[in-house]
Amino acid sequence: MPNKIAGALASQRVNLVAVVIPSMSNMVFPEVMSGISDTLDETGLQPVVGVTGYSRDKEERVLYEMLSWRPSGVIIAGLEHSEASRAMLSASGIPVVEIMDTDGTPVDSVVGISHRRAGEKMAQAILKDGYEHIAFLGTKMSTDHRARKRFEGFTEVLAKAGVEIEDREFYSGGSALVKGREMTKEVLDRSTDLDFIYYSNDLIGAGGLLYLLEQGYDIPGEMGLAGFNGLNLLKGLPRELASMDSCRYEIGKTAAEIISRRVSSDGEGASERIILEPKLSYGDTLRRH
Amino acid sequence: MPNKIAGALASQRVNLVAVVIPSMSNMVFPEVMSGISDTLDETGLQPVVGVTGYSRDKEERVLYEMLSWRPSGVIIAGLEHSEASRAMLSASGIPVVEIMDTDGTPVDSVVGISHRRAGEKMAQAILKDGYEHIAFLGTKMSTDHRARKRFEGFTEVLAKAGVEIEDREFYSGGSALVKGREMTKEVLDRSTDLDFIYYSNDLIGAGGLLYLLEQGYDIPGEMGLAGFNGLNLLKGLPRELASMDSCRYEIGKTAAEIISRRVSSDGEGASERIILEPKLSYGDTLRRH
DNA sequence: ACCTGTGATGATTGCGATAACACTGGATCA
DNA sequence: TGATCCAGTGTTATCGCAATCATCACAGGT
Repeated sequence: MPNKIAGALASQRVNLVAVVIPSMSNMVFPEVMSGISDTLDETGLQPVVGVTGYSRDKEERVLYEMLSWRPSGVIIAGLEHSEASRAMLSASGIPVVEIMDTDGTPVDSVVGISHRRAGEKMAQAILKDGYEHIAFLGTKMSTDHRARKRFEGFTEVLAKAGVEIEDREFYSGGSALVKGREMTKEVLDRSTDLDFIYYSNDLIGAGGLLYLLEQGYDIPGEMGLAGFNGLNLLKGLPRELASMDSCRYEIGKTAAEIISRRVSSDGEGASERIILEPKLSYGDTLRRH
Repeated sequence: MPNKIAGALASQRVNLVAVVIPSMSNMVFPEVMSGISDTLDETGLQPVVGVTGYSRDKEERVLYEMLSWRPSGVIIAGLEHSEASRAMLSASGIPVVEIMDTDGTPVDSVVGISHRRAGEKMAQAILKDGYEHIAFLGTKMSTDHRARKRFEGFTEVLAKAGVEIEDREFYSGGSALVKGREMTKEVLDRSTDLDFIYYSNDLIGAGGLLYLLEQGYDIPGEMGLAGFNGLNLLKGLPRELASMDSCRYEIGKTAAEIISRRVSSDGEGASERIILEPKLSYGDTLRRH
């Protein structure tokens, strides 16, 4: 068995691609990883995952650790990094693809969806379907930049139509289904005339959906619901939750393709900026006008 | 930024631990990874994940690939490997921990639960609670050795009590919740006098649970249900599914500790065999006698 | 003033492959 | 027949760092 360490040192080539993501338990990232693996498998490159736990400091450390192995490329989630991280990335001289989000300034290439746009699109759909008393339930947005951007896009479109969010609630930690139930209950106890709840992810949305069904709500007539992510894990619930596909597999696939292309062309090739279009699925919880 | 490749070559030490798992989308493995990361983070070691897609051939390739980086240790899921894989592992001279399953002969150390025992324990609980007409629904067991072992333990205990599985159904692929619904419906259409269904994982169990509730079944009176894994993702369903905790986090944690201990003692130290006890949770779908 | 031990400092070696280079021998052509 | 070329083989320099070793300065004890 040849020693790859020696080989890498001698040839100055390492067939590894660093993949830096916030968490593996988030459902979202395993799917991105599948896209990456499926593509990389055919190229002789291999992904190596680093997990940041949603912390910038840890991201910086993980990145430093991984870059010191001189990988052939980096795929990293999000556009928000520490100054030092950005500096390392651009100084590394290897192809970098930032994924998931396109609202911001990338270091090099970027593949993702615009979360602002996802929020806008959802707001448009909701308004078109005649909902007017809207609440937003989500994660604490201090670290979840993508949820924040969706929220901003969402409220902006509503504002233009003269509609304002009537209530909101944020959580962190815990089982998402349970949190979805709890937050939904709290919000409804407070704001009795709501006719729509927009959840920042499908899991809390599913919790809310189950709660509302138990309470006998007519969905989507009396109350509309939507989540985000298009998790097909949740197919099979009593009602299918309206959601917006975040193109996870495709993002991973495309990011890996960019890296692979740049590697095989020996670093030549310009930065790419690929903005995928999130697709709204109405499910059974959003009125079709 | 120092070049770790050169450093590793010079010092003959690589602070990486190879972690070989079948899939990242299985919910089970992210939790194992958390246990591993949390422990390794304090030791200067770093996990590197390889995914086998439940294929022995791919496992062999991934293992070869990873071992050729001369990691400090290997954590690998399952006890069933190709001859070549076992040979590589024992020839590598580094600490190896096989995880998840303890029913078999490990190469070196092993941490996990006995899936036979998990199946047995569930069967005992079911019998004690007076269920007698039992069906088993699960994944195709050709590749899922742990599900097979649970099934074997399960049927054996039933057999000793003179009870035989009345129906069974297997699936592969697709959304687990939907599959759980579909299989449950099919089995009930075929076998009308069932009073218990044992699912090989919580997700299909949840699908079945939702279906049965919609059909108006009295649970757990008329029909008892149990799954496997103790996914707390599913807390928040209308009823909590009976399940058996597979100690995922603890398995990861313990495996990492073994590696770390062996590494810091310079390879000294004997093989360990740690068998954790799966804990039955009754939830709301199993009668308490 | 001399020796010994201790710590700091700097030069050297070697890890195990790759890749560049030098070399050999046979084939081709003028 | 001698010159040129190419394929194949053998040799060696190189990659960047850690570990070792040699060197040296300095402190303390005799």
